[in-house]
Amino acid sequence: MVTGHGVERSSQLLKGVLDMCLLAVISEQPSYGYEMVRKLSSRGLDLVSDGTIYPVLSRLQRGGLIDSYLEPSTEGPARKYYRVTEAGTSRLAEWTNEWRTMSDGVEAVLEGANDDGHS
Amino acid sequence: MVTGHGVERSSQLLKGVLDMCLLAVISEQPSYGYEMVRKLSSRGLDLVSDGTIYPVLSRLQRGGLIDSYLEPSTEGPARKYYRVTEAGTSRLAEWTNEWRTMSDGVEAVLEGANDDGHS
DNA sequence: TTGACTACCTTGCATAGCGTGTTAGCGTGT
DNA sequence: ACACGCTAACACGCTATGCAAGGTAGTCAA
Repeated sequence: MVTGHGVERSSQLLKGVLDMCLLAVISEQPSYGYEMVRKLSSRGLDLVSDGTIYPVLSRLQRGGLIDSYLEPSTEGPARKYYRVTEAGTSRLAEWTNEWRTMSDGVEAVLEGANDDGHS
Repeated sequence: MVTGHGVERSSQLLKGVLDMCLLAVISEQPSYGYEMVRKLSSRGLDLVSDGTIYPVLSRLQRGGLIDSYLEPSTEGPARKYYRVTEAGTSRLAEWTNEWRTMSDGVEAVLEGANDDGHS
């Protein structure tokens, strides 16, 4: 598109953070994809489509950071619960550190822009 | 690489934030590409290559958020300084808000993971 | 049986950062 | 003079990743 920013801003901001967030949600308590989407959006992280997270979950599992098991449900098809592995726990800690470092850097840049002199 | 992520984490985290950061840097004080890279990395945002930011600057300029002018230099070729426009200033404010909202959401998710019990 | 809801997964697409390489102005050492 | 190195901007192909849309399938109620 010539005119547009194309995708919404929030989508762009999610990039590179989604996998960490999913890992965090799972780490809090084992969960399944369909539920994670709702959990995230209830915390202000809007995912329009659930299709987005399944590839991420596969990637996390392939990387040995999470682990899955099926659980039958009376409300529909079996739920595929994901549970964090030990590797996942420590990876989450690393990612969290990197995220905070970056986040602080961004804040520093942002504040420099507002607060010219930075007394 | 064990997992085969390929690109470094910090790069991924930068996605969707770089343009905002550049806008913030320019907003603080008119600057040119070569210098911005150093400014950002001095604040903890590591850009490996300067080649990354030029497309972003073009995009920002095309969007009318910044404005450029050439300034001769005794140290090399002319510098292309960028300066923020009014549209850019208000856009930066919007982006900053969206960034903080997202950032808070991520923090909420992250804290939920650390603080397991917390019903 | 149909329809609604739950739930998972696949595929094609667009965005955007990475790495590398190119062009070019300027100063210095030989 | 000329090669070299630094400053500076920019183009190009690659890849990662999120989005949208669609498909499969199980359960329950009308």
